[in-house]
Parts: sequence; structure tokens; C-alpha cells
Amino acid sequence: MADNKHENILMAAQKLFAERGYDGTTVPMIAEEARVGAGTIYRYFENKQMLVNELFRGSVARFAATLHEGFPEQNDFRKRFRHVFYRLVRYSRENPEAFRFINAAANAYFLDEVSKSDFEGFMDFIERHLDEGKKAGLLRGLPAQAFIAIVYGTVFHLSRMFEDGTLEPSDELLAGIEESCWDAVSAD
Amino acid sequence: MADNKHENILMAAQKLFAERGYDGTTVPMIAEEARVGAGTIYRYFENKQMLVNELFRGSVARFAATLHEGFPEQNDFRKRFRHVFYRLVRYSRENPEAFRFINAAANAYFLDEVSKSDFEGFMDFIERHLDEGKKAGLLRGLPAQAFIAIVYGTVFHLSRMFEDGTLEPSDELLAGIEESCWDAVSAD
Amino acid sequence: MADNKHENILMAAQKLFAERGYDGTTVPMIAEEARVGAGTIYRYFENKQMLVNELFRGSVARFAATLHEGFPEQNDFRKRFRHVFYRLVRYSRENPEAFRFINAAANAYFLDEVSKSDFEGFMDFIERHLDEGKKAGLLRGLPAQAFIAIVYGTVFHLSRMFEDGTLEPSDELLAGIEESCWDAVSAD
Amino acid sequence: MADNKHENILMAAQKLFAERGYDGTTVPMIAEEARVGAGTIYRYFENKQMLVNELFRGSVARFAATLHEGFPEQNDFRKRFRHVFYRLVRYSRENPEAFRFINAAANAYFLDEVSKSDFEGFMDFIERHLDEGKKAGLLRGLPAQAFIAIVYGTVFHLSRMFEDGTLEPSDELLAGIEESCWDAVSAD
DNA sequence: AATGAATGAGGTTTCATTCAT
DNA sequence: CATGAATGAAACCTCATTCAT
Repeated sequence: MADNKHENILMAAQKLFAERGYDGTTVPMIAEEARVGAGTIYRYFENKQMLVNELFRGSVARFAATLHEGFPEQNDFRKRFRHVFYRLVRYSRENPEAFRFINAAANAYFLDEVSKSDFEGFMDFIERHLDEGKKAGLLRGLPAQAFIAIVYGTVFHLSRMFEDGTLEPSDELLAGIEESCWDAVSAD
Repeated sequence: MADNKHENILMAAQKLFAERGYDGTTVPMIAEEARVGAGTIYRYFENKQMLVNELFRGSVARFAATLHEGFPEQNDFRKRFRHVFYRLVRYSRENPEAFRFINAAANAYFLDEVSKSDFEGFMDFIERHLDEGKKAGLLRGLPAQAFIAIVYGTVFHLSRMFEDGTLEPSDELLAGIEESCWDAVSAD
Repeated sequence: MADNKHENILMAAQKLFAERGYDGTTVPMIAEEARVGAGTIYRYFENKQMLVNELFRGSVARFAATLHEGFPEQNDFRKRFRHVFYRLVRYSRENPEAFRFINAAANAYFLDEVSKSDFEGFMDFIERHLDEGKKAGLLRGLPAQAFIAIVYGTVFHLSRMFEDGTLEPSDELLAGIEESCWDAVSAD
Repeated sequence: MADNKHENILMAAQKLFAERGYDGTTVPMIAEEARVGAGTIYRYFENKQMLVNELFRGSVARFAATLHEGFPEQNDFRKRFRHVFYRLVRYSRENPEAFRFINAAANAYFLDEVSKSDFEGFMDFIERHLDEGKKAGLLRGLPAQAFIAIVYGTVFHLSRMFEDGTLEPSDELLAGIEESCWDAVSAD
């Protein structure tokens, strides 16, 4: 266990913010979870709000990286769609707390403008990707945002179910849902 | 404006909890929004936690009523599916704060067991409805929960977009999305 | 004992700031001295800094009122000088804590601009008064500020001595010192 | 700049205590100003209170030395009075921070008994000097303490004015004020 | 000897709750 | 009934002090 306090604090905050929200999480709670003194947190973060913003931006950046990494070079839209779907699922499953936190915090009053625009930039990537599919005539005559609602909304809810045990994840299930989502957005 | 303080307080709390979350909302904030004294809140609710639970249960009950009301008697699954979809959308659009609050609060640490089981009961209705479609062989070979993720998740995300103006609602758009969802879950 | 909490808090703060300075005085100390809960102080003052500034301005205003009240109408400079001297002494003796506080806090970093300019306005009155004496040829060829140093400085130090018992005040003593000050500033 | 940390710390503390008071100055502030680590301060001083006391005593000792040095041997009271006045002024001008700190800290709750009695001893020297003048019949029929109020109080206030630029020091001005003070205390 | 990261006691401030009016 | 002034526990944050390096 490398004694990286900065990272420990962020991970502790991640967990607690996901469980109890920003205002429901106290700094001493974070300190205890991170196994540091409460004052130590203020050596690494200016205040609680800076901490939550730094955490949010880091999580969004890793989320974006997950999505971008391995994004198919050739313009095979079906392949790209599948990539995006599986990467959304992968991030939500490998970082369930981060994923839950990002979605709960997006647009929250404690986020600063940089954080909000970082998140928008992330969503824009998905939107641009779907727009390509529309231009190629592969998708229905709905706004790209509607497709986001379907795909992202589905993954979001799925992640909740995986987390609380309502649903057990399996390759088969995910393949089925990916196909469902594709059928929901593809033309004809 | 009838001077129904009990109701005013609940509506004020609804609005604020939706905007700032449970812990980010103070009792004096609720009092000001409801145009009552802070002490008055304690004549109608034992404490803040009881208030949030009563609010949650009321919202879930109205949500359930919206869904049940007009549920097609005859066993026409396609019609019933459409009913459920449109009623989810109707509730989310007519009570955006309540809808946002319900989804943010579901499973939150401040809910008591009664509230949690009320919400589960509500979800069970949707699940049972989808199970019928499966039994009738009209839906794909996926768990009913997966369909919930798709439909409910889509409506949830859609509602967010309507609220923040990312997407403009229209009959045509909703019809298109309803069809998408149906295509996502129906067999063939 | 009228239960004027606002006033009680100001008086408690006055006493403690005079004894221990602004930073050496804690809000709970003020609360205890004022016989109120710590939180109550924040119903009357936005924060500690607003409290110290309101206190300062009130004290300066009463100091100025003491000086202005009964200021001789006729332009008899000697009489006016005596008036100013005795009123400085009166305020410092009737409000030793306020006087000590004003002198310690003038120019302090926790005072806002309004407070500082209030104090300057007060000092300006004394300066204008002395300037009249200079114009009338009754005072020495020194800047009015030098006279302030002599008169105000003397009264300030005198007040300290009265407070800590180093010197016992008496009419005779004050008359003697007033004469000394006059001899220090008057021409010839 | 010799690397005398002990001295650097004292000088840094001097400056900061003069500007912000004892409680308004933090140990890290002193460390930064002295260009040492915060922990280093505790190698040279037991704690903050010991530091402030040591500083106070050193400043008072240098103040006393300034006054004693060159004190006229022959019993020429007028000369001695002038010496004292000019040495008070000299110290206050050459060590404005120390002078301001001494006067603000005298009697403060954080000074220990040794520090307080050191300061009293210093004041006693001035008092004894003035008593001689009284015995020689050269001064008015006022207590020596009253003369201290006049002379020390004047110099104290003058120093404030020099520091904040309200008054510009000059040989002529000082000569004039010294004469004023003498006229304030001398018989006839 | 010197440092500065780490800490927890204690500072300022907020807020759920009570209660006299 | 309704209120909002009052409160103290607990929140956020600071800082004197310690101690491993």
C-alpha cells in the first residue's frame, strides 16, 4: 500500500460522495475513510469544494480516456457504436462509484464552470459520434440527444442495477442489451 | 392560493431537494420557500428526515397512480407498453422536480424501510407488466430488469434533457422514442 | 437588566477586544461574557469581522458625539481647546474599554474602509479645530498634527495609567495637565 | 546576510506582531518571513509564547540601552530631558516595529511576569529621571507619571504619524516638539 | 541541525430543533 | 396554531506543535 495520501483522500471522497452525496459527506468522514487526520485534507485541497471539483474532473477525464482509447479508426459506424456502448459499460462496472458520482454531480451547484464544461466536452464526443451515424443514414430521424438518452440512460440504469444486485451482469446479457440499443437507434 | 401549509411545505421541500439534494437543503430554506416560519415545519413533520420520507412516499404514490390510471384493461401488450411509456413521460414532465427527486433519493441513506419498499413496489408493477410481455412471447430473451433499464433509463435521461433545455419535447419526438424503446425490447 | 442581546454582545466584545485584542478573543468567549449561545451572535452580526467593525464605528460615533456636544459656539479658542481636552478625557474615563479599543484597532487589518474613514473624519474634526487656533495666531509654528500628537497622545497615555492604577485621576491633576498641554501648543 | 536564524526569526516576528498583533500572526507566517521551516522555530524557542516574551524583553532591553547610552553625566536636568526625548524619538524611528510592538504588547495577557517587570523597570528609569527634575524645582507640581504621559504619549503618537505618513519628520519639527514638551512640564 | 508533512485541538460558522410569545 | 429568536452540536477550516526524514 503506497502511502499516497492525495490519492487516498480522493478515493475516500469518491466512495462517500457516491454513497451519501456531497453535503451528506463530512470532511471528518473522508479523513477517517482515508486514514488521515482531518487537517491533512487541507494540505492537499484548498477546501471541500475544490476537492469535489478536482475529483469530478479526474473522474470525467478517466471516463473520457476509457471511451477514446481503442476507438475504431476505420469509419465503421456499427463497430464504433458497439465500442462506445461497451466502454460506457466498462467504466461504469470498473468504477461504479465514480460513475454514480459523475452522474449525480453533473450540473450540481457545487461544481465550478471548468468542471461543468469538462463534462459537456465529454458528452459532446458521444454526440458527435452519433451525428456521424445520422449523416451516414444509419440512424433514425431523431436528434442525436435522443440517442444519448437511450444509450446513456440505459447504461446508467443498468449500472445501478448491477450495483444493488437487482441484475447480474454477464457477457450474454450485455450483448443482448447492446443489440437492443442498436435496434432502438438504427434506421429500419 | 389556499393556505394549505402542509402542502406548501412539501412542495417547497420538493423543489429544493430536487435542486440541492437533501443535505444541501436547510430547514430554514424550506420554510422561506414555503412562506412559513421555520418552527411551523415541526408542527407538520416530526423532523427533517420524516419530512423527506413523507415527501418521497407521496411522490411515489402519485407516480404509481399516474401509471395505474387508465392502464388498458384488455390484455393488449403493445397498448399497455405504450401506456406505461407515456405515463412515465407524463409524470416526469408534469412533475419534473418530483421525478428528479424520486430518482436521486431512491436508495438514499435517509430513506426508511417503508419508503424503500414503496419504491420497490412501484418498480415491481413495471416489472410484472414486462414479465407478461415476455410470457406472451412478445419480448426478447432478456430479464425484465433489462427492459426496465432501457425504458426507465431512457425516460430518466430524457427528463434531464427536457429540464436543462438540451432537448425540446414534441409529440413527434416522443412518438419516435417510444417506437425506439419498443424496438429495443420487442422480439424479432 | 433589559434583555438587549445585541447590546450585550457588543459590550462583551468591547470588553474582551480591549483586554485581549481581536484575534485573541474567540466568539465563544464573547458569547459567554454576553450570556448568550455562540450561535446567537450570528443572528445579530454577519460574522466576527462585521461585529468588530460595527463595534468600532459605534464607539467612534459616540466618541465624536462626546466631542461635538457642547462645543463652544463663540469663537473663543482657549475655551474650545479646554473643551476638547476635557471631552477626550471624559470619554476615555467613562468608556475606558471603548477608548482603549478604538486606539488599538485604528488602522488594524480587520477594519473595513468605512470604519477607517469614520475614524479619520473624527480626527479631522480635531485637526480643523487646531487649525483655527493656528490661523488666529494663538498656536506655535508647528503642524496641527504635531499638536494632535501632544494632546491626544497625552490623553491616551493618561488613560492607560488611570486604568492600570499607575495614576489616580483628580480634578486638580486634570487641570494641571490641561494647562501643560496648552502651554505645549500655545505661542510664546 | 549572516545566516543567523535565531535573529531572523525574531526580526520576522517583530515585523508581523507589529502589523497584525500576536494572535493575528501564525507561526508559519513567521517561518516564511524568516525564510526558515516552521519546525525550525521550535529549535530556537520553546513555543510561540516564549518567542514573544523573548522578543519583548530583547526589544525593551535595546530600548533601555538606547536611553541609557550617552545619558549626560553632569546633573544638567534640561540636557538630560532633551537626551531622553531625543532617544525616545530615535528608538521609535530606528525601530518603528519594535516600538509599536512594545507599546501594543505592554500589559498584554501573553506576557509573563519577567517581561512585565522588565518593562516597568524601563519606565522606572524615566520616572526617576523626572523625579530628579521635580526635586530640583524645575518641574511643575504634577506627579512624575503625568510628565511621562505627556512626553511618552507624545512620542508614541508622533511615531504612529511618522509611520503612516501623516506627518513628515524633520529636525526642525522635532526641535519644536521637544520644546513644546519641555514647556508642558517645566515650572513657570 | 533543519525541514515541512501531518495532526488534532480548537477556532469560526451553520443549522436542526425547541420554546416562549 | 404559528412564529422566529435562541441554542448547542457539529460542520468546515486553521494552526501550534510534533516528528520522521
